[in-house]
Amino acid sequence: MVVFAGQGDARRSMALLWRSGEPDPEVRPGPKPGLSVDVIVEAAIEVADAEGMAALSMRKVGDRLGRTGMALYTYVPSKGELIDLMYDRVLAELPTRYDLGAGWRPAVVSWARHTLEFYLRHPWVLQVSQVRPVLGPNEFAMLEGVVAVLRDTGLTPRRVRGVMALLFDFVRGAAKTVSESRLAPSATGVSDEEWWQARSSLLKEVEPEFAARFPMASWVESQDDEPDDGPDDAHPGGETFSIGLNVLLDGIEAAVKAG
Amino acid sequence: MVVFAGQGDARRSMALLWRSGEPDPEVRPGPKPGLSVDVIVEAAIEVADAEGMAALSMRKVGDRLGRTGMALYTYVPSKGELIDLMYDRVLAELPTRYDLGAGWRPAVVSWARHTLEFYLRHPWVLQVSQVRPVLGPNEFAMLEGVVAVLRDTGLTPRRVRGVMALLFDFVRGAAKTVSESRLAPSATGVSDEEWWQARSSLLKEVEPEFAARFPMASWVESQDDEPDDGPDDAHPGGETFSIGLNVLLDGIEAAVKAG
DNA sequence: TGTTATCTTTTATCCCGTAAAGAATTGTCC
DNA sequence: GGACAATTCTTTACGGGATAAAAGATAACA
Repeated sequence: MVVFAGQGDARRSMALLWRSGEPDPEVRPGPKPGLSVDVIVEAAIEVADAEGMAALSMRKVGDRLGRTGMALYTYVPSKGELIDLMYDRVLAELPTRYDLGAGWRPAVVSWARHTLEFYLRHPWVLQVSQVRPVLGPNEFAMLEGVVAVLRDTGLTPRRVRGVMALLFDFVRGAAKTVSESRLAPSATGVSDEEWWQARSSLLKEVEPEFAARFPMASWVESQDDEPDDGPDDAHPGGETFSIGLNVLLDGIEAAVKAG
Repeated sequence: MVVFAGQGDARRSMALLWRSGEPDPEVRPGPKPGLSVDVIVEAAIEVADAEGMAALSMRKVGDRLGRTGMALYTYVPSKGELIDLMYDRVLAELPTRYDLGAGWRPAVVSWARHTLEFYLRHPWVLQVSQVRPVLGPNEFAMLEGVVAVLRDTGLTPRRVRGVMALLFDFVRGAAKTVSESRLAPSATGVSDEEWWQARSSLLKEVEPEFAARFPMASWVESQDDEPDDGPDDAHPGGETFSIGLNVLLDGIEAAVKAG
């Protein structure tokens, strides 16, 4: 399910994100609020981190706070807005600047690693729609970091936008691959290898001529003779991620040189 | 919501995908089947194409076929398997080979365009989990095409895997951006420009110091002085897509040269 | 004519988001 | 003190989802 930004009252939504609600009058009638937007967002993030976006429900968040699900509606207009708030909150974990002392290349690598690990910490973020950015303060703050790095290449804003899209797509895609491959087997109680083994034996069963019918697929899954070039990095995403990242960096370099 | 492959009976699921069900005895007691897996999958694809994955429900597909939602369970074990079948079915639209006469570069471009347009025709495909590939015949057939092109570069299987992941992430990301930006406003009845205008005026309202607080974000959104280099392609994805694709191709070229 | 296997609907269970109404709490004003 | 109003939170209810279980309908066999 793709989750869109709250389409409710856009003004209220922005006010929540930017905390620009008029500071309430100190003294008011009625019971003291037992919750706050902050604790609700926090609890919701805990649920999503632990059980994934699909398992996030208003009732569950309410439970975690000793309330009913409906109680949340006093603080937050809808689930959509809550997700926007979760999203922006969690984005605060990302750096807003990167060291450019050694040039843009290592800075991009650092950005990519941080961002990948961020997505792996909060895989549900990958389910939040990216097109209509939530436009919260932390999203912009985080963008400051990447843009500063890419600006350093000397590329025009237009090209930087293109490269940014590419970088984000790459890191998000990689994160999705890793996080889903972590999640899926645990849901079934089957390890990743077991799953693949079972699956590939089923494949043989169902299509005995596999190698002949799909020669390319067979080739690409084969092991290279080429030895590992240096010790394999123990980073999440592994080899595929580094290969992709290097290709990307070389592509950017070409764009830079082409001026 | 990320949709996983049906974790039910994996064997039955594979049999459905590969149509390797034992051909039923011709004559059997009981009413003639009024439906078939094929018509169900077709109807489901129509629903998903028209209204998106979120709107896909068993009842709705049943309705479209003049049945209840429950009737589908005679043919398909669960919604998850149905989605797998939809996915593999629709993948048959993609080419399984590309012309390498002019070298791998234009072939990759052709692949990217075809694939982008494919995702735009069936945006719901982007919601189907990619990690645990559905492993249907058309998925493999489609892979034959890309791998053949990338093998032509002379890269090792390991590197081809890395480049493939990168290419798919890029095209999927671009498709997501385009398709969501098409979908979202129509859901609200607000055009894309209106939405952005409303949003950016709200931004000014909520953070008057925007440009000072986020100088990089402001810079990257600014117009280049640089004139368009040649006529803009009228392709979906537009400029951002071509820029990204060229960067990518240059990156691959660098990898090829580094041998 | 059963009997039996099959297709389909009905019914029911348990989830979801959230609207509406009411209960409980706590302040202000008289 | 009491009335009133504002606010928090719960209860109840609605429409929708996937799907299990049971019941109804249909068509071939003995």
